[in-house]
Amino acid sequence: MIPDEYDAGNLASTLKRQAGLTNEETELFLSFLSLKKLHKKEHYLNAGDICNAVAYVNKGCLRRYIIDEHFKESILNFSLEDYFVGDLESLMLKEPTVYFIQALEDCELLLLSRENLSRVYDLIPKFKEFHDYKMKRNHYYTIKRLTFAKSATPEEKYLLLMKDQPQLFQRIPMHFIASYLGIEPESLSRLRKRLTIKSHNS
Amino acid sequence: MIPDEYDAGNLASTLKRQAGLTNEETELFLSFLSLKKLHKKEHYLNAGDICNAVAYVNKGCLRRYIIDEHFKESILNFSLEDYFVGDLESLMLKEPTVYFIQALEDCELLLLSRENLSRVYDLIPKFKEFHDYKMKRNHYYTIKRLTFAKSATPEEKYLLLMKDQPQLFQRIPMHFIASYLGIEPESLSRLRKRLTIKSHNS
DNA sequence: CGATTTTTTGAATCATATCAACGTACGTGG
DNA sequence: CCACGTACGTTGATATGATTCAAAAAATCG
Repeated sequence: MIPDEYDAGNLASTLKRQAGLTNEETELFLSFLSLKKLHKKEHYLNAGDICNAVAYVNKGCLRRYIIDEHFKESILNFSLEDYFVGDLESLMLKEPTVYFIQALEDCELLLLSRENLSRVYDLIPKFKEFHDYKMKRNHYYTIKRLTFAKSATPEEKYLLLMKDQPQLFQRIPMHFIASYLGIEPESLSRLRKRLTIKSHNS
Repeated sequence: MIPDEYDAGNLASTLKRQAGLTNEETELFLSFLSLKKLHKKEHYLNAGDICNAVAYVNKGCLRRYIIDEHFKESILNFSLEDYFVGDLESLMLKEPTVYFIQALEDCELLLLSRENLSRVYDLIPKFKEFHDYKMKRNHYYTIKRLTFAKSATPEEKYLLLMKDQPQLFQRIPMHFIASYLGIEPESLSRLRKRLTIKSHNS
């Protein structure tokens, strides 16, 4: 399955390979980026903030979550190296976001601010085309994933996550996975036990 | 809450009011539409089809659903008069859709084909602007709604639907509502009973 | 090493699913 | 226009799966 948000290879190489930028354009693009480091548990975005940049995950792992009416967290997705994070709705419309985005490890993000994004749009039309396409794709993908979440059991969701982002399971505590699946950590523990028994028997 | 898909008032009046079209532009726009009638239970779209038009619901009520791995239907949303239905992903990318869209009553749809949509885009730039904005809004709304679905209880989803589309409850069988909520008809029956008791006590 | 966090386990409880049966409404053809 | 058949909604009994609360075991970090 397609990664969450819109994806990119190593940023420079993706820009060349996928967006078809020249070396010069890629250099120009990179010159608009700034580096942001986050400590584990630090938030990149809080509900109520206005998101002012697109962030490329150069190193680390983050979670996006909401806090619902009953003050419970619900994780919507994880972002690993080579993903983009942020809230495009907030970025585009300059509205406060409803999401929290938190580092689950020490992270290195490459930021492209709203202003620089529009500069790059003007300077490198190929990038605008590429980015628009990626955003569209990403929207459709997000909808598909949430649609799947509606009809799938926790076990099915667990197995899909295993397939999509296996690295995750080596890097973050299980209770985050549970929150993503929409179940309690105790239930995930039991689900995992059932699955290992199943796989032993086969 | 915002209606599902992107919304419109009565089509002509919305085009004037919301998109700011002149009377002439509106006439021109309407000349690109064709009428499609559907009998109750007839499908407008089946999974595997390529969606070739944007459809405005002039009269009637439809449901969009998927069939999951276990051959179970799951309703994603209902569309009443003044909504648009179709699959934008399939329309834009000419890819087979994963959705079924079925008339729950006899329906009257106004179709704008892919070709006519792009003609109208060229002829009436104000419409393109309006439509792009609406599509963007609609994407964000769809994501919010699915996100809510993830953390809400069936009761919360029921009450929200009551608030958003109360007409629905007079027009379609309850088992469709149950499918939308992700529960069985029996459970919906019991949920409704609980709610009437609650409201009597207050 | 000790302290904290994470994972596992157990027992009781709760919500929904499932299966079966029944009553009701509806519309369709005779 | 009525009667019959199908579709719909409700109810009961039971099963299933997740939650909740409590506690212990295991892993991780400073």
